[in-house]
Amino acid sequence: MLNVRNNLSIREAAELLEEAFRARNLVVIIGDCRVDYEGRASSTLEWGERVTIIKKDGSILIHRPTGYEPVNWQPPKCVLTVSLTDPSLLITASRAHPRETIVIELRHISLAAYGVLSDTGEFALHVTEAQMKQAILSTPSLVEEGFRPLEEEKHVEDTGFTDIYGVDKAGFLVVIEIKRNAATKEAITQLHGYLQKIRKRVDRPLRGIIVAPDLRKSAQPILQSLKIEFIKLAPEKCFKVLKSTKDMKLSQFIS
Amino acid sequence: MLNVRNNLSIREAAELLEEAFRARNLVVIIGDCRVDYEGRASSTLEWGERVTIIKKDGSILIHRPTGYEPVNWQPPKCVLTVSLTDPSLLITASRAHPRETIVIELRHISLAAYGVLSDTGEFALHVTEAQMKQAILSTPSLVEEGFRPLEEEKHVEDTGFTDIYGVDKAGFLVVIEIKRNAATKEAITQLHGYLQKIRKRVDRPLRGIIVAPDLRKSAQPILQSLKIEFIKLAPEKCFKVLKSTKDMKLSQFIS
DNA sequence: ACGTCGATCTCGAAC
DNA sequence: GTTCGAGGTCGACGT
Repeated sequence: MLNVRNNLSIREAAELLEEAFRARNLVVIIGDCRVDYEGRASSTLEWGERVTIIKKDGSILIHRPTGYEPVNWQPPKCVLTVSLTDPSLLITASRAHPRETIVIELRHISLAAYGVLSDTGEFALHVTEAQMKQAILSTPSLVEEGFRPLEEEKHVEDTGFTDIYGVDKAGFLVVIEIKRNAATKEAITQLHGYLQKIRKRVDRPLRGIIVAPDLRKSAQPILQSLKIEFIKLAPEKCFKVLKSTKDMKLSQFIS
Repeated sequence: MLNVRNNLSIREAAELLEEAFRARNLVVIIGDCRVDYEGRASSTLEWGERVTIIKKDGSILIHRPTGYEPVNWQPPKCVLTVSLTDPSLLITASRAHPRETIVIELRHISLAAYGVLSDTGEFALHVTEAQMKQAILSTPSLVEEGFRPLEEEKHVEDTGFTDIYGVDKAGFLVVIEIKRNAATKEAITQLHGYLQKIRKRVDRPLRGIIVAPDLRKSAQPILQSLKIEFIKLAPEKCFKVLKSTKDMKLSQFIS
């Protein structure tokens, strides 16, 4: 299902691309091109050899020989057109919101590959912040011995929500904010905001705990002065906990 | 300088990739693969046909048939290895800081293209935040009549810098923060932080001005309570000013 | 090395 | 539709 053409003429390429775009194929082009972009900003890229990927959803990526990021691109939902402007070839890709256009001018094409890729494989990202939360809910001792979560989420007026709300061994209220990366001072002030809102209504001792794999240096002072606690928890540990609890559930089915 | 191979065997591909990695070629592979990632997070991607780009700087992109973003990737400076694990082929890409690894398992390769791309063309991006700043420095009246910039950058302790620091018509100090997009409440608090730091040292009236094409609704209340001003300025206007001042300079040379 | 900030950020969810 | 926050953000710049 993949067609590959090598060192083809501009005229051939134009026909081929027209057909590929119409059939909503994926297209990979390696060749000598220049690129103009006009939209939220504008840019020009002078002649050089690059890899261009055009996808069936109308997204475009133009990659130079180095760097993770595309030098020019267009997100999905572009309208594609091809035109022959001997001795070169223009590909234009426009989208409506915001109004943006890319024009790729090709004067030599080393490779054109096009076809339909079959990709139904599932993608799973593990150990997100949500999964750290899940891990703590399933194994509250990850935070501290005797901690009991109360509700999954406690809405605090209209300004976001806390991650976990619970009670400690001594019966004190606990509000936990989870961060998957090192906690910043923004995280501290965010939690502090929640705590203050709750203190206005509830006249009981209230502990605020940041759970994160690490604490930024800049967050240390504000943590202390706001009397918020920090508990270290690595995502990897959550991953293990989740895996073992999942295995538990699985083994329950099997046995 | 571009080699293209079609429907090649796994064994052939392994040899070819080894050579290509050693020669620091750019490599484009289209084929049936699965991908494991382990690092700051971890992920698995089951079997499917994707486009993989491996660059000479050790960056990797794995693209599904839809979407702007790569499903898996690795930034530059990865160490690449190939190994034959009949009937499939493993490409591993590891980087050190942070410690992260991608393993790509290929079981069918529709296309392998590899070679050295020659790309020296200049890339120029117009109407960035830096250019808005340039425009204001060259034409301070874009902010308000009588405004005079003092220094390009005023370092505020160790926490960043203001965009422009100056004096208004009445002699009051002015601190300007430029945003290329609609100003968020983060922008307001950022500027407020600078202002507070400066007020600790300088006992003079101090105006804080956000210059941006627009103001987010959520930024309005905090803007007012922190007594920060907002001045509307479109990036396009800055671009025109820059062009005209450039033309001025050019005409001075010509005449 | 770490921290901060911009980006044609992109993406998704909530409103 | 707009607004808002998160990202394996990346990349650049300063300390």
